[in-house]
Amino acid sequence: MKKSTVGTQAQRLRQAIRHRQAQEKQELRQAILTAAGTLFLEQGYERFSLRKVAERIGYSPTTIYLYFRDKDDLLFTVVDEGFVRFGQQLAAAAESQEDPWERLIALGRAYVAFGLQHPVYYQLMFMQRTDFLTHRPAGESQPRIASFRVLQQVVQQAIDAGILRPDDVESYSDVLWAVVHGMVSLAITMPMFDASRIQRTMETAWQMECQGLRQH
Amino acid sequence: MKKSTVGTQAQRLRQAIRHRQAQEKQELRQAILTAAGTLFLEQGYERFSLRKVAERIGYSPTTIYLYFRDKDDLLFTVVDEGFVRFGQQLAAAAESQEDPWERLIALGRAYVAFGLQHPVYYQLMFMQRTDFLTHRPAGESQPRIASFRVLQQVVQQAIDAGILRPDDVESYSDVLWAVVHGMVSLAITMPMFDASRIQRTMETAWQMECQGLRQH
DNA sequence: CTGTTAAAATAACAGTGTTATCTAAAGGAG
DNA sequence: CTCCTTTAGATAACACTGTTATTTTAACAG
Repeated sequence: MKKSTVGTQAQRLRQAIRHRQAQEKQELRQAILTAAGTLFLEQGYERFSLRKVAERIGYSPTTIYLYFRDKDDLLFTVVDEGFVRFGQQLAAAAESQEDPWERLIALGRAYVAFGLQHPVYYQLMFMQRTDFLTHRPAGESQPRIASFRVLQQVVQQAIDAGILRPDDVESYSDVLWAVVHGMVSLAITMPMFDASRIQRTMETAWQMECQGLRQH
Repeated sequence: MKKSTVGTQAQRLRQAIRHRQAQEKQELRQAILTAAGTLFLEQGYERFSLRKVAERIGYSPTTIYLYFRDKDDLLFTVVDEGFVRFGQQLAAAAESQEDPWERLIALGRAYVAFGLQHPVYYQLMFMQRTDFLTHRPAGESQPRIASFRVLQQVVQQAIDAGILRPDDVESYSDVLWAVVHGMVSLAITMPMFDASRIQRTMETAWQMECQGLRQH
C-alpha cells in the first residue's frame, strides 16, 4: 500500500473528526448567540441574564463560559451585529443620493429609522453601554464608532460642493449627530412621543437644518 | 387640683414623647436619604444597592423598608431633588433674560449646564429611568416632567414677539429639546467629547438655531 | 409587673455573575 | 482491549442582589 500525499487514512480521519468537532463547537456557540439575541430583544438589557440563556439552550450556565469570556463578551458579540447593520444602513443611505444635500438628509433619516426600528439595540449601543462603541471587536482594528466617519465625510462633501458654509466640519457633524441622537433618544424613552409627534419633529428638524446650514 | 386645658401633665408628656419619636424617625429617614444620595453619586445607578446604603448608616438592610416602599421608592426620592433643582435652574434662566430670543438661548444654556454639572443625575433622569419623569411624587399633583412647559412657554413667547415663524409650537420645542438632550447625552457618555469639543458644538448649535429659527 | 406596640435584626428565598471542582465520555498509544 | 490524557459539560459553591416572613428587643400603657 502506498501512502497518500496528504497523509495516511488515519491522519485524514483524525483531521475530519477535528473538523466536525470544531464545527459542532461553532454550532453551539451560534446557538448560544441566537438564544442570547432573542432573549435580549425580548427582555432588554436589565433583564438579560446568563442563566436564562443557559436554560433556553438546555445547558448549564457555566457552559457559556467555554465559549465567551463573560457576560459582557457575550452581550457585546450579540450587539455587535447591531453595530454592523447600523453602519451598513448609514452607508447605503449615503450612497442612495447623488446630491450632497439630499445625501445628508438621507443619512439623517436612515439614522433615525434605525433607532426607531431597533430601539432595544439602539438603547444599549448609544445609551446604556456606550463603552461598547469604543470597544474594538476581537481581530478587528477599528472600533464600531468608525461608522460615524460617514457623517463627517458627507458633511465635508456638502462643504466642498459649496452647499454648506466652510466652517468647522467636526462641530457641524456633532450638532447633526446630537439632533438625530436626541430625537431617537426621546422617541424611544419618552412615552408621550408617539409616531405622529416624532414624524412632525423630524420634519421640523430637517427644515431647520435646511435653513440653518445651507448658504442660500 | 384643677386639670389643665391642654390635658394632664401625663398626656402632654406622652405627646411630647411622640413628637420626639416622630422627629427621630424623620431623622433616620433623612440619614438614609443622604447616605443613598452620596452612594448614588459615588457609584452611579448600576452599583447603587440597598445593602450598601444600610451598611453606611449602620442599620440592617430591612430597616430601609420601614421608611421606603422599595428600592425604586428610595431612588426616586433621592433623584427627585435633582428634578426640583433642574426645574428651578430652568425657570431662573428663563427669567434672567427679558428679550425672548435671549431667553430661549439662556434656557438652552441652562439645560446643558445642568446636564454637565450633574451627569449622574441627568443620566438617571433622562436616560436610564425615564419612567421617573412621568411618575408623580407622593402628594403632588404634577409629575416632574411639567418643568418642560417652561420651554414651550418661552417658544410661544418668541413666536408672539414675532421673532420665530408662527409654526407648530410643539414641534419647535421638541426639536430644541432634542438638540440639547442630544448634546448632553453625547457629552456625558462619549469619552471623546471633551470640554472644548462640547463648547464648540454648543456654539455651533446656537448659531444654527439662530439662522434656522429666526425670521430675519 | 404584665400586656401591647412598634422598631430593628435575623433568617430565609429566589435570583444574579463567576470560579473551583468533579464527572463522564471520547481519543490516542501500547 | 486496556490505560492514560484530554476536554466538554455539570455540580457545588461564593459573594452578591432585592425582598419577605419571622423573631428578637425595647419602650410604653395599664
